[in-house]
Amino acid sequence: MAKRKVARSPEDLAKKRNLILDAAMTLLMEKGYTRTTMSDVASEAGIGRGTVYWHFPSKDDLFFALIAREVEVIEMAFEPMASSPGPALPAIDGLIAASFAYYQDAAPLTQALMSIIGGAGEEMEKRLLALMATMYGKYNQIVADLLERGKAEGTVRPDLDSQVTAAAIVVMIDAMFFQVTFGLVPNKADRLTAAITSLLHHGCVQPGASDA
Amino acid sequence: MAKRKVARSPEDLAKKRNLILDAAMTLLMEKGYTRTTMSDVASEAGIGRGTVYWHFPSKDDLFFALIAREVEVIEMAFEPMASSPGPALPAIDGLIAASFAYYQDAAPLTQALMSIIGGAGEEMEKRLLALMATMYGKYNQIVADLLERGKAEGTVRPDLDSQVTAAAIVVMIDAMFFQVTFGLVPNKADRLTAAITSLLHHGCVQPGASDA
Amino acid sequence: MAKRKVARSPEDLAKKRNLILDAAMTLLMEKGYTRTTMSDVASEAGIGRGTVYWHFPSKDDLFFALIAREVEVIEMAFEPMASSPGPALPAIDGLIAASFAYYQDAAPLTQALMSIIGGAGEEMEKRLLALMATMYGKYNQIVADLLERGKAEGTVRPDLDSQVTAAAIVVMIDAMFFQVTFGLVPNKADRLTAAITSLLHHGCVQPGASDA
Amino acid sequence: MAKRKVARSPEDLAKKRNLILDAAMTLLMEKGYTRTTMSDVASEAGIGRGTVYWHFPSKDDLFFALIAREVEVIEMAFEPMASSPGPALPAIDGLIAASFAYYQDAAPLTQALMSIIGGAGEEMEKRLLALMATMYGKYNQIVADLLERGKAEGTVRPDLDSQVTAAAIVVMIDAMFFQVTFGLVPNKADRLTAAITSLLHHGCVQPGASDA
DNA sequence: CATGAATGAGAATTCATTCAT
DNA sequence: CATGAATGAATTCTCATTCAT
Repeated sequence: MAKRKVARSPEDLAKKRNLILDAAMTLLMEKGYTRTTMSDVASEAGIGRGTVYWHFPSKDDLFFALIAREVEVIEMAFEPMASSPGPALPAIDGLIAASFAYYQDAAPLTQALMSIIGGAGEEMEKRLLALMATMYGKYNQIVADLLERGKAEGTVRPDLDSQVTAAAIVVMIDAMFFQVTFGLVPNKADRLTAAITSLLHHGCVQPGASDA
Repeated sequence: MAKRKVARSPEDLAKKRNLILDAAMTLLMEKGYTRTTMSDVASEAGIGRGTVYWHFPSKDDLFFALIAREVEVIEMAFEPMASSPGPALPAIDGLIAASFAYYQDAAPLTQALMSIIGGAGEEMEKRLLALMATMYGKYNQIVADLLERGKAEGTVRPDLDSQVTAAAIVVMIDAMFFQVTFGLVPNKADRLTAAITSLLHHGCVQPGASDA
Repeated sequence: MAKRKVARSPEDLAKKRNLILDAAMTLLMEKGYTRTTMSDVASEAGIGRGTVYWHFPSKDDLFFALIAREVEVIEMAFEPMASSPGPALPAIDGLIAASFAYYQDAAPLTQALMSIIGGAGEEMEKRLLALMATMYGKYNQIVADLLERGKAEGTVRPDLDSQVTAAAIVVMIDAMFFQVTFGLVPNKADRLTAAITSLLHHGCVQPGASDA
Repeated sequence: MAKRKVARSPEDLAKKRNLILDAAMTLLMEKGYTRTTMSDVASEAGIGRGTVYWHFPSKDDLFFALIAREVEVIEMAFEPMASSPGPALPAIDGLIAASFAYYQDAAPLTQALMSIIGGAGEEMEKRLLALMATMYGKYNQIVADLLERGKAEGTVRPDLDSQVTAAAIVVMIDAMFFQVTFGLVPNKADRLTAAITSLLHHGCVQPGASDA
């Protein structure tokens, strides 16, 4: 029997917390929320069942912490772009490129979320939807602000519905992983970035052609 | 003792099958797959627990049938558009408009699917992902074909990556319900349709502005 | 594997309910509430674990039903005595005699109750204390009424505190089982009845001796 | 980092032991044995979980020590009365009065005991029942001896069954707290004492009335 | 065909106890 | 000595599924 390691310092504690969260994330991606049991998490983390409960009071708390950590990582990565000083369009392009790069080696947040919502209880669903709404709200706003800035710069069409357009852009970036998951589009960040950027810039209508 | 209703004719059979599927759909939208029990379905349908099992051998079979029925409805509604003889762009616009109209009063298929995947077993997940891949594949193809037709017509920019662009368009339409769910964009089909159509037609770049 | 019996008629249902309650009572007396698991109850009753839950939604519900059934039995046995038309003192004597006879071959209600209270949750404790208070209240009242009747007849000392005296008599009858449990007094109904009756009738003071 | 208190002298040790026992007693009265966890005790005592185990090897040991301490307190309070030289009846009256006074501001021993028995394991139950039997045996004997002394003095009826009568008196005093708990009799020591004393002295029969 | 009682595998959670620090 | 992180046995309860009636 292996000697048990006891975390004493706050760093050790945080390390073990993250160990558990990593194990949970792995299993969440592999089997989804419902089929991932707390026993599975403990095994995956190489610790005892009770230990998981020492660090997280309940399965819901564990998985909420998981999502919260993921959200934090994403926000730390993307929020700076909002306040970048340059012109609007390259900033949006940067967001798109960064997103696809992120999805290529990171766990898709949305997939994780969807797996939990509907599997967990009503209370948890509400907490998660609130978190999700907040996060998407921020993103929408970042993009909407960039579009408004672009209008002021004269680089963005002034007749766009900024709010809905921003939502559409965010959604498109975020939801492309579905198609990747189904193998319908290649998981090539550069090809995805190029195609999406081109579409969002100029649309699909050939200039000069009579519009619908 | 009340006489039990006994379904004898094929129509009665189909009617009861649909009664059960309707009940399951209601509960699926309300509580998600995991929290919907076979007992719940029986109660909601106003029949006995065992009867559900007479019509569907297992929970997975029931919910797979549910999704299959939904897919069929959608395909019956949208497939004709693919083979419509007119110009490409108005056909795509029609798809977009029809989709948002559909989401406004029908149960979002994707939401239902996400609820089941991750809640059900591995086998079921595979069957559903295959179904989903097939359906999205068809849609992608429809849109990709329309884009190709547009290129031939000269109304669509010839440099577009048809495959990825088609995927992006489909995804955007399909995933906007997330944003609607979170209350981040209004559930107004016409406003959504207008904004998305405009974006997809001409992009967000002001013509004449130097591109990024 | 034994063929499973399925209870269809209301009588069968009640019979199985009682089968479970009997099993639970046996174990409760043997091991107490906390050490009696729902698995134990199922085994003792010779049925499946889930079946217990079909008939009783929770462990607390099962044990509350147990106590309620016991209270009902006792009330059916003793309540008639309250309304007997004869003189008061023999009626009280009859109560005492009947109680000790009851304890000799029936499960002591109080012991069962004490075992559950403190073992079960707070909610359950409240429900049981309320039930207990109601039952003891009735008994106290029966005895207090008999004492009042005796005063009117001239057979009971008019200076007695009827309320507290009644409580004391009820308590004495009920709590003697403690002493029986400890083997400190013999479990002989007639000897107990004679001694208690004598004490309650005339007290322990030798008539003519100067009181304290 | 705060300095840890380290108990070195025997007095400190005893002090900490009592600190833990006090905490346990508080919780025992509040929540009962089963719902009181060792963590609760540690928190209530303001010390670490492990420290409780340093002073008491197990939960059972802790709670047995608790009861033993309580018994000791009671015995120290009541035993002198047994050997008091005066007449028998006032001595019994003194016991009754002292008991009700004790219950008014001390934790009822019996209630604590009942909470533990049935919650703890079989071994513990046996130990406690033995302790209880011993203690009740002593009490019974004290009262029985006093009754015998009264008979010799001519102040107590010679035909009483001393053993059972003593048991009845002890039980009555001890179990009245049930009725107090249920709010069925007032928690007034003097009223209880007066009524019980009167009943035990002269019974409830009006002298001169024909006995049942 | 229809029903609902019966079943048991499995999941979350609790908590007494141990032991590295 | 003191601490609290770690552990896993044990328990309650759920629910898909079966099957006697």
